[in-house]
Amino acid sequence: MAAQRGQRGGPGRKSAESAAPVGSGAPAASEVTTPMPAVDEQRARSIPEAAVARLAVYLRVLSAMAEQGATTVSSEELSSSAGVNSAKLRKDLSYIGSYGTRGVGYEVDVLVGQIERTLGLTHNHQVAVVGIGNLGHALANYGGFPGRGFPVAALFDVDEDLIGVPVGGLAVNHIDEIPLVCAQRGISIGVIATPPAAAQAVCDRLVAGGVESVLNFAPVVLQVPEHVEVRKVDLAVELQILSFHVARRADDDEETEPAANGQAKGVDRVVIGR
Amino acid sequence: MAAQRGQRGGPGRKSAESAAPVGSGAPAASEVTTPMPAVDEQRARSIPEAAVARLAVYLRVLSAMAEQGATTVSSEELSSSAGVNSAKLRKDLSYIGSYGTRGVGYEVDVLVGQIERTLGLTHNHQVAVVGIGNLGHALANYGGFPGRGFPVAALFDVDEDLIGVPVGGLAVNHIDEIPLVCAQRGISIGVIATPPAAAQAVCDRLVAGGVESVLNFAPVVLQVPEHVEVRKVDLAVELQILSFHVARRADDDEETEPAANGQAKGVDRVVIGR
DNA sequence: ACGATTTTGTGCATGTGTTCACAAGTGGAT
DNA sequence: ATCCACTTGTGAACACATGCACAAAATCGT
Repeated sequence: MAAQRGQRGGPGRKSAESAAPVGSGAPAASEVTTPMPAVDEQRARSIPEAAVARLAVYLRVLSAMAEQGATTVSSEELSSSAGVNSAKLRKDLSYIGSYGTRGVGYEVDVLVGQIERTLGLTHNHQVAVVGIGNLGHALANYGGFPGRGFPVAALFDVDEDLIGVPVGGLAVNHIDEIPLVCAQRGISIGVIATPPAAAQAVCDRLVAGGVESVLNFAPVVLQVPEHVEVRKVDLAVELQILSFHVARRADDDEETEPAANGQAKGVDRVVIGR
Repeated sequence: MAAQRGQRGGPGRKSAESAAPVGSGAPAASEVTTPMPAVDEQRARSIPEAAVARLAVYLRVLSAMAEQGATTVSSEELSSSAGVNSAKLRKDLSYIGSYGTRGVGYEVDVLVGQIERTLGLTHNHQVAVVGIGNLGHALANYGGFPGRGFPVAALFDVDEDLIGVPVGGLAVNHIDEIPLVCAQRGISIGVIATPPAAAQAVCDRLVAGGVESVLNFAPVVLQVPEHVEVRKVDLAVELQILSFHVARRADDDEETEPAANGQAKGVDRVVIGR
């Protein structure tokens, strides 16, 4: 198998793309020998990945509702505001426990509290932003990051001219200092906003600094040790997906059109269905 | 159910969150009273949503390989570089046709061409960025947008001081002009980078201007007509998901604490040296 | 006190996506 | 010409996610 080039991928490394932290997680040991003790423990593990993402959304909607003075909310209300099916919402909430009252609904405060606890938002997570370019600058200035609880505690870049310059009230450090600074400041989440070529090296340094969660904006598949969690946000991919839907729509229209003479269009078989 | 407040949700509107353009699916006929006899079975078309996202990744990897002079590639090579299982890669590729040669692999050029065609990248998609704040500014300056094929052709903001000011070589227009300008310039993708409160109004204007694909960075669930596609990128949600995993890990450790004679499970602590 | 009404929580069926495993082509060696 | 090593393409098993439908609580009205 011609390695096509020193493809990175050392031992114990996994590649991460598309934010699918499938992890190695043992297939949910359903039959745990535990009789039925803690109502808390063992919860987290069994929550479907997809549900976790939605919980974050529910939390935002709930916070907004709380601000407007709502004290209770039904699954119907909450689900429609969150843009999901009410049954799905109830099932999602059931993963974190039963905090609703039949015939009444959910108490907003309680729900907010439980979701925050589940998502581990009860304490802050120091964030480091690497790559103070356009995007990095924007991120650093977000100020505490949306939703709070994620204070930006470190900034890094290679550009010597930026070192020491305060961005959003925080001085920029050189990327060589990543391991040291991250360890010192207890950074738990690293955000990579560098050019693709630098991403892997930066990621390695973050990991060396003890960071176990990375949010990657660079269009590269990062190679990381098993225990590191990577989520990815890829502008190009998002746009291309939208492009795909535009194209699909166009195809549909064309197809439905009555005319269509010779139709020598090279399109072979994008149309899978039958 | 009390609409909680003028919760937008007019007729023919759907809510969109979590970048799950479920658009297709069956829920479309929820209102229609067609319980028994499935009207159209023809709607089966389309490539799995998840596969589309991966195709975009394969495309990037392939482009990089092509630049390095590779002419053919095996599913094994490509999949490992893309961070996926090789079987999944082959299945994904099979959705767009059979362009591989057994015993040999895929011709890079051909594959690139076919994926581009499938994703509708054979022609440009004009992009409009609304909200020229930190993020919008960064997006506008991305210059043609990553991967090219997505030229930024219009910029909008409410701030009078910004109107007319050139950002990334393009003058900013007022958001009231969105419908007109979008129609004139044939914008096909709208990017919302405004504060949450303004997002829905902006989205409505984009739709009025004929935009059918929206990339939303604002933390809100947008309500859009059936035919509009929405993808969402939510910083806060991403961070919270990471937070969840950090918390889960912490719980696990705590849980495993009593026992385990130093014999950890997987490959922990891997030396980054490559 | 009790039934009508509301809304949660969940078992089950359905659907979608992932992985396995292998037959079927392909090129090169003999 | 035949065999062999290799790699694709895909049927089928499996795993996960979604949505339905309804019994189980809880409240309210009479």
